[in-house]
Amino acid sequence: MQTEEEILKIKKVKNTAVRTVVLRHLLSLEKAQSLKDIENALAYTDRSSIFRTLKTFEENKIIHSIEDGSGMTKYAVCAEGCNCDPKDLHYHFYCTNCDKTFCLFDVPIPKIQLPENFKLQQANMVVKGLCDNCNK
Amino acid sequence: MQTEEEILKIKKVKNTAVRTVVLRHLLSLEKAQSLKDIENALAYTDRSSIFRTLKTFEENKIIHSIEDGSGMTKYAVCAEGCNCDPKDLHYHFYCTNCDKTFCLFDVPIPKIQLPENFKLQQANMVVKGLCDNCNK
DNA sequence: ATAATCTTTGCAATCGAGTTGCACTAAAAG
DNA sequence: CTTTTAGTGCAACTCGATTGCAAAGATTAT
Repeated sequence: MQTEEEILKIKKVKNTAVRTVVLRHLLSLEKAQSLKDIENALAYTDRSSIFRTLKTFEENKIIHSIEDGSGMTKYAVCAEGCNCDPKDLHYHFYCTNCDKTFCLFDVPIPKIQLPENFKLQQANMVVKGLCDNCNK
Repeated sequence: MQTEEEILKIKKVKNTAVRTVVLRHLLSLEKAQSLKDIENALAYTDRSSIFRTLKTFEENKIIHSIEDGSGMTKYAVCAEGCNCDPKDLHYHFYCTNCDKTFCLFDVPIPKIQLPENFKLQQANMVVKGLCDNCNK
C-alpha cells in the first residue's frame, strides 16, 4: 500500500496540507466517499478546497469518480497502475440500504460489443442492491 | 407499438392531460430525455407537473431513469414486458459529444457474479463515448 | 344532480450539490 | 528579499430537483 506522499510524488501533484489530509482519508476507507462525507469527516477543512482537491486528484488519475445514483458523486482512490482507461474498469456496488458504495475490483467486466461505429471512452457501471452487511 | 392510452391502461395509471402528452412525447423519441428536455419540448406544461408525472411513471414501471453522468437524470420508456428487474437490464450509451443517451437493447448484459451475500436489485450501466453520428 | 372527497395541476418557493469569484496566504522562482 | 505562481477559505451563486399550497378537475357518496 502506498502512502499519500508516495502517490502524490508518483502522480506529480504537489503535496499540500489539504491534499495530504484528503488523500490520507480516502486511503483509510475502503468505500467511495462523497464530497459531503469527506467534509464531515474532516472538520475545519473548507468544502471548496476539498472540492478543488478532488478535481485535481481526478485530473491526475489519483482518484476516480462514481455516479452511483445517490445524487452525490463519490470518489475512490484508483488502484495502483490504474489509468482510468476502459480497461481499468470495475463495477461499483451501491447498497440501497446503507448508502455505501464499494469498488468491486475482483469482478471482471466483460468486453462490451457496441453498435457499429460507436466508440467507447469510459463507463460507469453501478450495480445496486444490498451489501453483505445489510442483507441479513 | 403500444399507444400511450394502452400503456396507461395496462399499468393502471389514470389517464390525464399531462400524462398523455408526456408519454406520447417519450414514445415519439428514441433517446432518453431529461426533465428539461421534456419541459422545453412541451411548452406550456409546468415543470413540476412533468416532474411528478415522471415519478408516477417510474413507480409504475412505465419508464425507467438513467443516470448518465451528464448531471441530469434521463428517462426512457420501458420496453414492453419490462418489469425493471435486473433481468430487464440493458446498457445505456451516453455520447460525450452530443449529450444524447441511447438505450442499447440489443447488447446483452452478462450475469454479474457478486461477492458472497451481496444481493442484486438493479443496475445502472452507462457506457460513454462517441455515438455513430459524432464519431466521424 | 349536488355536495363532499380525492387527485392532479400550476406557480412560487425552497433545497442542496456543485461551482466560482475574490482576497488572502503560502510556496516557489528569480 | 522580492516577485510570481499556486493553494486556501469564505461567501455567493447556479441549476436540477423537490415541495407547499391553493385552484382546478375528477370521482364518490348522498
